[in-house]
Amino acid sequence: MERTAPLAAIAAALRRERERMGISLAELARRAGIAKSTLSQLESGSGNPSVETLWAIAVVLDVPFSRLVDPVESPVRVIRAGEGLALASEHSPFTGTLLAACPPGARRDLHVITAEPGAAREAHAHIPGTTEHLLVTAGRWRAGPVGGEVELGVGDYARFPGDRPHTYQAVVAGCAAVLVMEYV
Amino acid sequence: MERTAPLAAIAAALRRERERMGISLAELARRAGIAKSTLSQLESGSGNPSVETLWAIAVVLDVPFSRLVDPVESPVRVIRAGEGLALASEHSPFTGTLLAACPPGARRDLHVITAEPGAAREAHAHIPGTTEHLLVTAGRWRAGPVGGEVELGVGDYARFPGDRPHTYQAVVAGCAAVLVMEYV
DNA sequence: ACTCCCTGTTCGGCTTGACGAACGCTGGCG
DNA sequence: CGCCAGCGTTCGTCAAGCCGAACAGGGAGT
Repeated sequence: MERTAPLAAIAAALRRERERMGISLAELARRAGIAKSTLSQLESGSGNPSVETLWAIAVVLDVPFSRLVDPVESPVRVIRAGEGLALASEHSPFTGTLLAACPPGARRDLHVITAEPGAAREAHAHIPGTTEHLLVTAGRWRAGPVGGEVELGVGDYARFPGDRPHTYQAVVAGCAAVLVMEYV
Repeated sequence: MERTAPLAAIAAALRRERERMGISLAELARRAGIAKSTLSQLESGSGNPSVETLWAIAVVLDVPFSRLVDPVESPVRVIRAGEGLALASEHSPFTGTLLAACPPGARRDLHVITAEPGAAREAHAHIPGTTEHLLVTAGRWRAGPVGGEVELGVGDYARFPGDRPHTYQAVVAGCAAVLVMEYV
């Protein structure tokens, strides 16, 4: 259990999450309905925010409360040999395939996305170190980094860097996919 | 997403955790180094505590901060296809739905699994803190913790604790799903 | 150059939370 | 019964958080 001073952790988390969203301090304060002076003091580590204040910020940042208060501990994890990964079906009609093991310290947010044919969605580059995973659940997609797009059918999986410009495009109607955003 | 007023949740969590520990309000206030009047107002729901105050209480109660602020969500969470707040982008035919934000320090391994009707796959409990996310891509599944299984169709999403016995079962032929194993 | 807008930071004020001291209450014990 | 100890609540007082304004710095456009 981490029992360090929470104020510094909050300050760091606040700035980290805000920059992840790519908005300014003033903009975040505006959306959260708090004075930017308050937010400035919080990010500078001086200050002892109230729950309401933090909550308003968490809502705008669209992160659970705990991500702001619980410090990100660098997880030193040990996976013993033979653990888990090769999930072959023993004596049941199951198969398991590991697509991508999670690198240490990474965060993966799960989304489902849908799209209809039309203009491609141009996603600008996210923060460095971002990786995107796409697993198509319906339709056909054409996605990937600009210049290196691939076409994917149902069940296909692709991963590509998210810190460079990339696109998503529906080839047929009714496209859906699981999108995993991985941050370092 | 839980976006309810946090004060009531905090009030309830405080009282719950305190009674779990079996100490009185005055005793908790004494150990935490805060005035019992403050604690009284907090447990009554009136008040907007500062982080330092809550932190002191959390330390004494020996619970992570998030347990006080994040309301206890039902262990099995289901988001049906099309449900959830979809963030539609303005001028493109895209929607994105955040299924589960990644808690700090967690690792998420991505799998695809397939199954055919037959005996349910009985998965024994994984290490404590494990959470499983399931998003059905084909067929119909019946999965979840033993005694709390839910039936899921294409596009449905469910999360449930993986550190308790749970099952996966294919209801129809040709079942497939994305399985995300989340470790703390 | 100037202007405009936005960034993030420092100041007075006003509101509000935290404190300590009372309060009423209950239960144990002589 | 009286007495005391502990409980949880409700008051005033003081400090601290929050706010708004005013501040300096940085680009972009004229």
